Amino acid sequence: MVTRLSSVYPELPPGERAVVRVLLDDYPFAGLGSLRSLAERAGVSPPTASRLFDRLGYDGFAEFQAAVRDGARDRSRLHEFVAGAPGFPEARQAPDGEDTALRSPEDGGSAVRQAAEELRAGLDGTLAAVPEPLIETVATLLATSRTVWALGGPLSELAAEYLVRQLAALRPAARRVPDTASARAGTLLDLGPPDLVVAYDFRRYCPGTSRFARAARVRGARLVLVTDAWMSPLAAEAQALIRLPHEAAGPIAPLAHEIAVTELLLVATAARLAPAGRLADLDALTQTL
Amino acid sequence: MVTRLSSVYPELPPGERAVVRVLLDDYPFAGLGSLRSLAERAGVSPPTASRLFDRLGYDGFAEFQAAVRDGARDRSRLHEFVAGAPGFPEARQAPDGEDTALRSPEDGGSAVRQAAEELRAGLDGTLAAVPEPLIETVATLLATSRTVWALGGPLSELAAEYLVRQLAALRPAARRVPDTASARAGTLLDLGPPDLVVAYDFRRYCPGTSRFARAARVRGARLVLVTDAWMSPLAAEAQALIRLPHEAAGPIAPLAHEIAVTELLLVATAARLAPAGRLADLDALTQTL
DNA sequence: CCTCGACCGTAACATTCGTTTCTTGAACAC
DNA sequence: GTGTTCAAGAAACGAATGTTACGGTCGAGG
Repeated sequence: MVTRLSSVYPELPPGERAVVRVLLDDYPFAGLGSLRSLAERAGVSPPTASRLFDRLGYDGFAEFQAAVRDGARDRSRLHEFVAGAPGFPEARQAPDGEDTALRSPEDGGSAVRQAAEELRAGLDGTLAAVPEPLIETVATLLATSRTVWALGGPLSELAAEYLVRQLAALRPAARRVPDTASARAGTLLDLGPPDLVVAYDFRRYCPGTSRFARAARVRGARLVLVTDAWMSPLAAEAQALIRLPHEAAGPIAPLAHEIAVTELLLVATAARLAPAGRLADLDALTQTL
Repeated sequence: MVTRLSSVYPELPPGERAVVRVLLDDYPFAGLGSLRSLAERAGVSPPTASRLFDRLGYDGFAEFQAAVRDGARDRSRLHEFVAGAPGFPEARQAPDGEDTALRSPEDGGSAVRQAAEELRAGLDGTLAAVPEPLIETVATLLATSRTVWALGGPLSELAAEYLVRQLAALRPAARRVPDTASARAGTLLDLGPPDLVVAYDFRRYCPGTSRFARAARVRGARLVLVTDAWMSPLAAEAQALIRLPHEAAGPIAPLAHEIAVTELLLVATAARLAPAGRLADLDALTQTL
């Protein structure tokens, strides 16, 4: 997009040049507002700006704006920011017609090193993005609920298992939700308001996770949801909702993120269940297990 | 902005929660379009979305949008100076706007923040400390061995299970070592030089892990060891040894570290088994699982 | 049972938007 | 000097926007 604008710049009338200048000067945000404000900043009339997008081949300003939005979205997802090139991150690319946004970012570094960096950045983001009060809320639920039931999809269930095993060292009645439908039905029978269901519900993975969580919710159980998106219809019913930013997903699957936040939950829960010293006890305990 | 939205989320009516969910799920771009498209994505009516911004204290959607735009602008500026921080810088700086309840100075909350910081630093250290050639070596073993057997202690077995599940999507013959002694004996019978054993052997946890690994080694199988110390007598016999510095251990147990390096191993293995495109296939596969 | 308050959608409103049409003005060729 | 061409603003129009007002619905409390 930036290269595109730069390359057509010379063959543009003066008025439209001014618009492109403003566009590049504050990219991509200048293109995300209204056409009128853009025209005003450029010192031209709205029709002049409109004609520019016409000439660029877009079918109206709306289409151009969508292209800018998607471009910015892709770039921020790929972490494609180029340090030291403010405003012109793509200026070093070959001046081909359309920018090739899908090229692998940051060449030179090997794939593994790159994956490690991505994973590290993702974990940083996750740990920073989960609000502390939310952790505290969930920890209270984990500490005070009658029975804690955990479940997850085919991969996330490992995080659920981890939670249950560690939680069992802190308090009684921490269980995995069974896998079979009949056993789940039996579990549901005894579920009630004092109980808590922790669902690692990653939309892409879960077939029956949502169903169980919803059924538990209907029966009055409280619900904590750990998910990578908020599209799930469960989101509206959850007492607490921990969102792992999906732009911070690891190279393969975000299980590392799930485990990391689970550890945070466990720390907070431990502090709640034992005001002093028990954390060390827990450590000693797990060491001798 | 993100923290602001996350923190007010719990005290919002269901409809406005849905809007916040969409907002955070595709931040900041979901907030840069029109209010109507935002409302449609959230499955609510425009007035409901409008009321949200009213409640947040903004004087209309336009003002909120301007705040989002400025926030995004600031963030992308920050990226040019803070290298390797594509995540959420605002989570560390003073809260935007008039964030009130989030800055609880010195109560139980800061313990969580401290634990998160500890965990983050530990993961950083782990990912930086594992040498890249070592990852490559292990990846080659994972890609070329006849059968891959994984095992671990009571907690680390979750990492072993994760490795097996993901590896099964990349190649055949990826198995867990059984738990019972008799089944392990049967497994040992067929083990030979073309096979590989991956042991997550944390000395503090393992009773039988070392024994199995040593027995497998005697029968000629190759051995990859993931451990937190170098004292293990197995260390000398392992083809590859990945050491997770235990001074970088998480607050409770270093499982997050094990999962993280496992993901790295998987990425490297995937690259080795499929020069092009198969990673995307794997992603698609795991999504439909 | 009723009432009250909340939450939310429908409908109507004024506003603002992007675009089209028309006109002006300047630059250039002959 | 005249005719042509192109850039660009003015005005006008229709579409879409954000907001307000009103009514309906559901659940809690008397």
